[in-house]
Amino acid sequence: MSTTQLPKSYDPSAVEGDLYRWWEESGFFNAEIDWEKEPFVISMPPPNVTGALHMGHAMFVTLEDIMTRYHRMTGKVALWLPGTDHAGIATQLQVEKQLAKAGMTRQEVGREDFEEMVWEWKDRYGGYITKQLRRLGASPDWRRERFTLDDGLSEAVAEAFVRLADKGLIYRGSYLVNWSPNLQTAVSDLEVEHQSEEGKLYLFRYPIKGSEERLVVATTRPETILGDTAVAVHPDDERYQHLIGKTALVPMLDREIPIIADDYVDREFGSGALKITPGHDPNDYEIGQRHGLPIINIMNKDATLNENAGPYAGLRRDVARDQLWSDMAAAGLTEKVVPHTHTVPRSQRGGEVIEPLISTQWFVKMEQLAAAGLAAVNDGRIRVVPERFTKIYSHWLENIRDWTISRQLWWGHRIPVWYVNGNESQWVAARNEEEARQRATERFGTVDSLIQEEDVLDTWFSSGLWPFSTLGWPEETEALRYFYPTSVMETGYDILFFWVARMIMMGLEFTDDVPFHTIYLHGLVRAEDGRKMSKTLGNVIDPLDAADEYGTDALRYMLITGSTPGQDMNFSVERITAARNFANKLWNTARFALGNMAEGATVETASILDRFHDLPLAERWIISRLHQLTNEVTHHLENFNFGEAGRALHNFAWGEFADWYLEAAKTRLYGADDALKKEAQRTLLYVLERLLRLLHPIMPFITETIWQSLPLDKGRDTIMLAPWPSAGPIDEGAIEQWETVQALIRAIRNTRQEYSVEPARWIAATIVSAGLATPLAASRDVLAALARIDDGQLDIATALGDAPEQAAQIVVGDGLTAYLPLAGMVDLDQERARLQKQIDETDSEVQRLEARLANEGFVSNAPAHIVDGAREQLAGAQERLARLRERVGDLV
RNA sequence: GGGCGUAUAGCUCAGUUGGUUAGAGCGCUACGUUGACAUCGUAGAGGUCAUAGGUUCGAGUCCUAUUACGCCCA
Repeated sequence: MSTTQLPKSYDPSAVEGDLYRWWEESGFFNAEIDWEKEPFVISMPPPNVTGALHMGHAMFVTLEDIMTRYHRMTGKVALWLPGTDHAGIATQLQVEKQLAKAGMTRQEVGREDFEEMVWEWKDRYGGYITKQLRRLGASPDWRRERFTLDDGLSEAVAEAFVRLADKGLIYRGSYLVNWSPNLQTAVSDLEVEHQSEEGKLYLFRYPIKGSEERLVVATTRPETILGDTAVAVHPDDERYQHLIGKTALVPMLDREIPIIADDYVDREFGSGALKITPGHDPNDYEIGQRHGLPIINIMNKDATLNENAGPYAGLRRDVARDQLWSDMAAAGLTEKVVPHTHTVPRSQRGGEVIEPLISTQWFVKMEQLAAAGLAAVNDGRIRVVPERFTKIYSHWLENIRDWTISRQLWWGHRIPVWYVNGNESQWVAARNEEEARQRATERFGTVDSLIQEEDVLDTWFSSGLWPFSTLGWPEETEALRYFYPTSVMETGYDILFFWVARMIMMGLEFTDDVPFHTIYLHGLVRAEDGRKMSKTLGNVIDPLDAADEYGTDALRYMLITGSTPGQDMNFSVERITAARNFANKLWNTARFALGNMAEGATVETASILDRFHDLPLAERWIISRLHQLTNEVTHHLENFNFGEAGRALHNFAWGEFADWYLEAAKTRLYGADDALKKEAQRTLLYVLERLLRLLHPIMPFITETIWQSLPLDKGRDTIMLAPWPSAGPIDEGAIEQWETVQALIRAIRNTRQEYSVEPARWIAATIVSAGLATPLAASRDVLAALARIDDGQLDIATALGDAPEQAAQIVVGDGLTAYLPLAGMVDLDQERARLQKQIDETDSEVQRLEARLANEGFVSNAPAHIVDGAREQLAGAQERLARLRERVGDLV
């Protein structure tokens, strides 16, 4: 590609699609098992198969792709294993919604046909999300894509369930679970959110049997009075001692219930007496267990009241509440209603109020699994980044409760349990019906009927197996042996419990190994104002829109430099714009470099290092800085500091390479010296090519596009497979000298502005330095060009001959003084004031350093290099101060 | 009730084991159509690092307490 063909600004949309197709079709993403090489493996958190892409996906794609591309370039077999999740509730809801439009329910359709419909839905929309992931530049091995309901993964689920059941870790029980009346299913504790809400506290009078006394009780849910099986007071509460052991009468039902004592009761709250409804409140349930109270369920699964509610049967829970309360009021049993803030359990999905309801569900005993999961993190077999999440993880596992795994859905893995001979207490877990029959026969003798459980498993049960089920488990596949345990699990901290903890426990249980060595947790991407992005708020930004408008690379760069690991970040139009500008800057840097290469020539850059020590200052500086950058970026990527890596690359590419080296190189490229010109060309390409490689994991598209047009023998078809750069020689002295030159140039530019010298005007200058005269002389063309000094009027000397008259004076470090004879412009008073200001600044620096070095504690305690550094600084400042005073003294 | 996070320039955020002159982007001021880029360039202004103590030769960084905001768990 010749330079003239490169458009003036970078147009991502023109290249991204084709480039991606080429990458994928060429098999660059593929990970082939090679026992000679080390693997690097990430299991992609599987998005909902019919979901739509959101910023969270963009975040994980960016981070995981960076890691994958980086490790691939370092020569490892990098496997990023993609896939999708069947997402039981979410997907089923989508299809049900579709049905509802046609005025139908899934019950009308029937289970088999409904499942068929969901599969059709999945086939229609299933590929959509993975297409969107491609749009973000993701480089997973698509050949290995998995879906949680694939045959192999379904077998893994059955296998896992059966093994747990055989170990006695699965049980079926009737417990108070979180019931979602809308979804008509039980959900786990994690799927319930507890919100503080404004409500009411109802105080009413509990009649006492055989007494005119009334016991005042407070509740936030009056309708549950109908299910009360006790009233409790604190055992030490003197007010109620005489009532303990008496019998109370449930209002309107006149059912007799005991008055009990339990120290759970908070004497300060309400009246100090608590109604106990074990069938509809988790705390009451526990008290009920302690006291052997009966459990009365007054509610149907659709949250209407049932026959146990007597006259209120059939009413919705909120209607029953009002009805009951007004009836009680009429009976003189109500006291008052006061405003009250309390915690309301709501469904994480949909937001409806969750009903604690007694129902029969399947559970996994967690104690033993959790202990193993806890140990793996505590003993360091698994490292958590950022580390603070270790505590949160541990705390959750230490207080874990059994996991409700059954869901009253039709979309998912049907629980591999068969009931035998129509008796619900006789069941077997089995991998398939055949095995079920065999097991049933062994255990129960004659088997007349075998009916599989209707419920399906919680989606997280199958995703808990993800890191190994996707590699073929329970088969002992080669992929499993080679790629497992995986390297890094990268996901949002919001699913630490839902998913990460469960993968660890399942992994340890079934593979006897950790599923991954490192957990990297990223934060949430919030809206620009810091609020959560949500459909209801209408503040969702589609990552694809952002990618279309600013380019995928810009989006990726914005996402990783926006915050630190584990920290939430706000989406920022401002910053994504800045990232797009960065891409454009890089583009134009390349345009400049390519436009200045010899026509048709292939440039060999490797030789530049052979002559490294003979190169001019600017070249030695930029190459040294590139090598430092290489070390820095590598270090940051190894330590998961992606934002720091991105910033370092930006600062170098823009602030050093483009702003300074390119300007310096111009003097050589447009100059007459062919040798210098060639060196500049080689340096430009050498630095640019390596910079592109360093930047490639973060910004894959623009780096590949530019890289393809470099006139180099690059040895590879794609930058994706080019080796990760290793640092070369670093000339610390050159860096220091160049920084002095930069300081000088800046000071000259500054002075020009202070004296309002027209920007275009070429001025004269005398530069004096004992130590730097030689390297400065070697860089005189650069110096002249960048400070806009007329080459014919530039003197560089080791000592001052005749003091220039009418000159502005500049004093910088390393014994460097410059005189700008600005005839007719220099005002002595202004000049004196200028120098005096610098004298004051330098003087205070000297004093600060002297004070520090006078401190015995500092000199004896601080490390030698720090003390030496301070001494050097002091010497430099003192020297500068002396020269400044001399200069101001010379002003007549 | 327990735990965690955040508080740094006008705004949005970096700041890796403590090392003394705290950075970036945007915004702001002045200037600029130099043969890569106005999605740009040059120079500049702007911060008692939430508050109060403490440890240390030295604290944005470590410890304690307080305040404000946010999140998680119960």
